[in-house]
Amino acid sequence: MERLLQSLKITINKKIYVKDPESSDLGKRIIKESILMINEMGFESFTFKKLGNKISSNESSIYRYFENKHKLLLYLTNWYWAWLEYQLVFATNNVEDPNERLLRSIEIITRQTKEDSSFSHINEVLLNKIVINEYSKSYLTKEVDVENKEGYFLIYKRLVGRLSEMIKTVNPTYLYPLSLASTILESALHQHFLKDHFSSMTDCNTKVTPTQYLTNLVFNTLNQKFNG
Amino acid sequence: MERLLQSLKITINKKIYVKDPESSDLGKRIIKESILMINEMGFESFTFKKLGNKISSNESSIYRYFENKHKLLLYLTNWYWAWLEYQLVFATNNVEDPNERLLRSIEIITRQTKEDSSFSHINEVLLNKIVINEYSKSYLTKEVDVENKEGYFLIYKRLVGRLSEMIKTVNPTYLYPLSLASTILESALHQHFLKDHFSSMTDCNTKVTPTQYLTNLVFNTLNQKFNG
DNA sequence: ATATATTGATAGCAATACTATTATATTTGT
DNA sequence: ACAAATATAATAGTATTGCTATCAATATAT
Repeated sequence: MERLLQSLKITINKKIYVKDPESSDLGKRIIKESILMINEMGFESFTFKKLGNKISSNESSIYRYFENKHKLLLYLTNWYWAWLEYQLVFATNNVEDPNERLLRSIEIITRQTKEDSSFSHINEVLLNKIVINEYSKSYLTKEVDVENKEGYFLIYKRLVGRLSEMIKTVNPTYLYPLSLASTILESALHQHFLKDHFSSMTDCNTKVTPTQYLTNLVFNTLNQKFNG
Repeated sequence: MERLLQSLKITINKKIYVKDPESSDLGKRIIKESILMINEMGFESFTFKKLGNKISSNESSIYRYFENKHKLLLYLTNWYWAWLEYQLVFATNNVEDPNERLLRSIEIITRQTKEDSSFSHINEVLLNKIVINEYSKSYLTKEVDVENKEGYFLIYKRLVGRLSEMIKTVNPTYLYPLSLASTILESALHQHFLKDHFSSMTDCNTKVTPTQYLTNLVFNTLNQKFNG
């Protein structure tokens, strides 16, 4: 799995960047350090000037890679969803049983990333945290429809599509496969956030995981015979 | 219902504002016009300077009511959740059957606000849209833990609490009442957003409502015999 | 060795997010 | 009715943000 990801290059929509950050050392430093900084100070406080100082480069050089920090966030989150999609595809490959396929997919989508593959400059553990804390901000904007047309959310939509297909296979009569799929992805992030900041609004904690909650939710909804 | 709300003053945590906007004409204009402006231009583009121009007042005068636009957003969203809580409490009052109580609550939480009560300076239809588009931004910040301690999210948490109690009454053995309650609230907003901007990720549209989807989800999860 | 591309340094500009000061209304208490 | 208190408006100013433009320095490719 790790080896496969190592040789696979995750490809991001070219319109998101001005210059491919994978194409140079500076580009990779931008990605690597921006993940650390956004994670540490939050997206609002993060600026290209601060990033420039951190990587001993210049603000203007960063602008040669990304138009603005919003595009950088889109790049990072797209990378994350692509990375997750690979894991989902590999983990469900050759698994015939529809229930088992869906179960494994939910597991992958809802678990907290705990290990950095450390093959690339990208720290997946921190990136997962960034997605939990910042992903909504990438689409809750006035520009969402334009950016959607540009294809900036394609990977995420493909993930929802895959998941909804699995849901349909498990229960072809279920009326809301797309909504349920988008709810799984959204709730996974949300429950992790609640666990960390609003413990009174969730049953998830150190012992109960979002995976358990959502697995139970999905299979009870799709199949009344399930007792997971 | 409307008459009741008219005479009831929705009370917001005093720490959120510097001076109570309900206490003056200028304050009410700030609230009224900020709702129109945030709805029109989005929270990111909205500034106190622009608001000052719109209401023919001065930037510095607005700062006497709110420390910054983040606090103003907290004020507006708190008002919305308090308003929704009232509706939920009244609509479920004297309803004995637990299933019926939960059903009515889900209806109120998940429906799109369609009528402005026009009793106050607050346009609830637009405020509902603001909550859909901007609410997450009020807590997805680095300051969330401090602000939570200050009680800025109390009303929302109380709503989740009420809902989870109803869930428990319907099915006392269900393991995730808090998570399910928070999912209902979060997903209601999310599905409305998807309906408007990402139709490929939801089954909700002009004919199918988030209410139907979530009612089905909740009752299937809680009670295998339900066929709503 | 020279052309080309990349990066760094500096400057500058308009907008944002405030704070401070002072002037002018408006309210209210007597 | 008038003074005192309070609220609002106008103006100015500051640090930071979010860029763009220019030019010099440094790699790299041929």
